[in-house]
Amino acid sequence: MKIATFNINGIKARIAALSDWLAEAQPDVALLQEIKTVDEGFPAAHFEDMGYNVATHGQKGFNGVAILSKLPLEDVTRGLPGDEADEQARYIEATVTGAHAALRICGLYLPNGNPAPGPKFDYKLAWMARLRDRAHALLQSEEPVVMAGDYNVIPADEDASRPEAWADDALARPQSRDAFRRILNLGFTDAFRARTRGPGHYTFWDYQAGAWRRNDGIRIDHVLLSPQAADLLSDCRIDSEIRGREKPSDHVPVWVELDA
DNA sequence: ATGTCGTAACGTTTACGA
Repeated sequence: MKIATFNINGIKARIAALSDWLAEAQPDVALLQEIKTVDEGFPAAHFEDMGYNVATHGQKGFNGVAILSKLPLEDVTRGLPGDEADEQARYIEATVTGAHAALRICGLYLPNGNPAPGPKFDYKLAWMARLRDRAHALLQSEEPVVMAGDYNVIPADEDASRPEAWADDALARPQSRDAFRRILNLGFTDAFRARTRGPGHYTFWDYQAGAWRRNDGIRIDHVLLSPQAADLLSDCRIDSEIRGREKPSDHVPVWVELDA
């Protein structure tokens, strides 16, 4: 089963680029972030025509996540538990059953957190604590778990082209890295790092200042696997090439192949 | 030093978030 995460930065502006990539990459499941629309504004019928089941958790203008799946989506839940007052649409879960295993799949758009310090950074850290709690709870289940999305965390200096430029940023601050590490320490595997070592592997390049042309990128989109899911991992790659196409998102897809 | 997008709205331009 091929499972991808892709921050599309607005579905209205990305229908063509997303559809082209889906047709080529043929993921079984695509977790989308920053759909930037309410549920009714998401072109579900278009993706159903491409063979996908669609589940969305949107809001007006900002944020918003979705799951596209060639296999049926079961037990869909929306929103990250732990704060009834949180109205930002950043989290969705569903179960997808393959030939050999049923996977609990979580799509997430973690808060950016800038400027830091400040209330937005506090919200990011609180959200990460809730995500850790959810990850811990999911580990108690019998199912393999995939938690993938835009984590807005640069895990280590080697995950940035210019780490010094990000040192004080909410994406790379020690508190953000520690919170990410605390989730990994529950027993999750960073799928990309399980297969590829070293610098120079990025998932985001800013639109500004020719970042793509200069390969001035950061690795902030991640696929985390529970131990049962990590046992199924056969490949993990970043589709960086599509960043150079017409009307690209500022992020590119990351995908895993699981023997599920 | 700056460089860009996408979305919404009291819209032909500005504000915000990233």
